[in-house]
Amino acid sequence: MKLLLIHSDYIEYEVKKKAIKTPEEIEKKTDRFDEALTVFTAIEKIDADSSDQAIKNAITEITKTAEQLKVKNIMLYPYAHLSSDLASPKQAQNLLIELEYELRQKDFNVKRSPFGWYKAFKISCKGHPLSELSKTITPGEKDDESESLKKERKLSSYWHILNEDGTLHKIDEFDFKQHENLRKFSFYEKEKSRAVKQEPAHVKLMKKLEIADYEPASDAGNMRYYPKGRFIKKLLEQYVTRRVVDYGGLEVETPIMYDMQHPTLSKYLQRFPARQYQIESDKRNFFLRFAACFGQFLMAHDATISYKDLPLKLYEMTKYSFRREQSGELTGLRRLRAFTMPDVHAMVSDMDMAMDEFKIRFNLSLSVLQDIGLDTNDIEMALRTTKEFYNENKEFIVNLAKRVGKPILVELWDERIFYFVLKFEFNFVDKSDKASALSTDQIDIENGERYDIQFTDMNGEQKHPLILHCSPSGAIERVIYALLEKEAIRMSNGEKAMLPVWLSPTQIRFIPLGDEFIENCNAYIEELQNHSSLELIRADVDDRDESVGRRIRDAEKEWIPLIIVVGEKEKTAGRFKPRFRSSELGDNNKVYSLEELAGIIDSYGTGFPTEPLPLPRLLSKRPRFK
RNA sequence: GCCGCUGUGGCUUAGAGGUAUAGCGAUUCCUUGGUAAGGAAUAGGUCGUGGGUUCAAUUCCCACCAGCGGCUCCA
Repeated sequence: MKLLLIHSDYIEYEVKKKAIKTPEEIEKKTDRFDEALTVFTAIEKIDADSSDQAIKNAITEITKTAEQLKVKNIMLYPYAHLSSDLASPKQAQNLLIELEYELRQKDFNVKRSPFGWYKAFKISCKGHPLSELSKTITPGEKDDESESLKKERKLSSYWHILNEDGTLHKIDEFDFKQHENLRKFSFYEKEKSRAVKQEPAHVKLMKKLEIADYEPASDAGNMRYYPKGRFIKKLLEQYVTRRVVDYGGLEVETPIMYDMQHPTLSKYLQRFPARQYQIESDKRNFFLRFAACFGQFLMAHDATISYKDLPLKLYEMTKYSFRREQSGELTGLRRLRAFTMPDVHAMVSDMDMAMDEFKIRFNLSLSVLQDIGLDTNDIEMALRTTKEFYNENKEFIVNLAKRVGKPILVELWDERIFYFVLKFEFNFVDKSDKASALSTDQIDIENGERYDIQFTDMNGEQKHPLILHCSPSGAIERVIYALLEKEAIRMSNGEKAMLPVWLSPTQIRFIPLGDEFIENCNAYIEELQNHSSLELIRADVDDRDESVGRRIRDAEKEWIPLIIVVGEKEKTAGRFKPRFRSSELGDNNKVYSLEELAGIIDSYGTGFPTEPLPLPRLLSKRPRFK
């Protein structure tokens, strides 16, 4: 729906002749309204499809404006020329009548000019800034069904802590003494308000380290990534993809936008409305995907699948998934509107296979996070299921808790409300005590049927599979957020922050004491590479005309794991005394050969992807992005 | 999305109804240095955007945008 709102001294019209075959019957030929908000209105095709919502949203907009302007009089004026995608005249007329009725209910004085006529009109616009406004209304905001689902879920949801010894405690009776983060996480999940007021630590870091930043020219929640950020993101993407492929995931690529009218998808959208970006293209409406589900399910629907192919695992690193989160919910890299999400689905024949697969993916997720640098100390596990499922599979669930080696949060429902029966999440608790989900997996028992995905079983019968939805690491941006927040916490404890060596854009920095040593540094880098079993070791040279102290300080601020000053001494001896950022890496008082240094980098990099330096090797040739 | 706070050169910031302060960074020059800031000079600002009030607005008012906090949300 398109609206043109004009705050007018007066509006008057005179009906001339028919504009369509069967126009509305007219009571008055002319009419006039003083001190009125004139609402020129064009009803569009999409409004007709979900008219209730369109009306509701239009009322909200009109009411808001009328209240701002403090007007009580509203003239509804059909004006087809505002849109090129009109609803049928009949639909439009009905909607206008409804709109009129609803506005009356809100205590406005409403007049409506007749539909389907050419009319002469005079209007006097007040001309102040708010006096002319145009609005586009799209239907499909809040959906009552999902609203009630949510309420229902809250009412029938029970919170517990499951100890790794298998005992289940009510959340209020559990002793959180040794489990401070679990307490924070549980509180965050179950309660609402938080007392702490703190800016997210990672936002400052992501800018300072030239990883990512807000992009004012885009929509909120769409970030820019500087070379170092793109680099870190790229390595994480590669690593997670590699792990999923090793697990058996078949990597595919699917479109990022889908037709809103597609029969299967529109049903799915009904359940989760109003959280998508929408795109209008040539009179069709598309939404941007919020996960990889659609593409993979549609692909599976068209595939010929035998029970022998199961479990069938389809995988995509979605770049991007889009969710139009409420503006107030967006923060840094923690919650975005466009994000990179590994999404691997597994189609399985029955619940037994689903549970076996669930366990495998649970271990995969745990291992992926661990390798990235987030171990069980950094995460809190949540498990959500129905009471019935829990009681029938207690041992299975307790074993999961045992695997993480500490108590977990359990949410139990009286009845299944969502499309899944069982779900786990690994959550990260940040410096501000906020919790965010990273890895997750779910057993979905609805969508195999909804998407009509079929496999042929042993007896030659067609069956719908169960589907597991897993993101082994969670959104890549969120992984970076967690790594930065973790380091922020360490810094506040007086420790030095550092990224894992395999993720560090620069692993070794050489600081030559004079220009004459730059060549030596280059030679050292080559030699390091020759000693290394890795495809690439990332070393650079700070050749800037700055003092040594200054260059060391800058390297430290960049969190570079190894810093090596090169002068006459090193040139002669061929041995080095690096500054190790962490004592785990090496001893600051010892002298190392290049071979030994290469060995250190190797020990942290083996099994991980490598990529070249994201910036020129010489610091003097690097721009500053921040 | 709602409520509240904030918005000054690339960054951090001072300030006030009469077009603005400093540090860092950048540039140039000096310094050629041994493990967390060597020195000097120069350039750089539509004071978030659009309106309004006023002789005059970056400062006051309104709207919008963005960030932050809280609510909500997190399929």
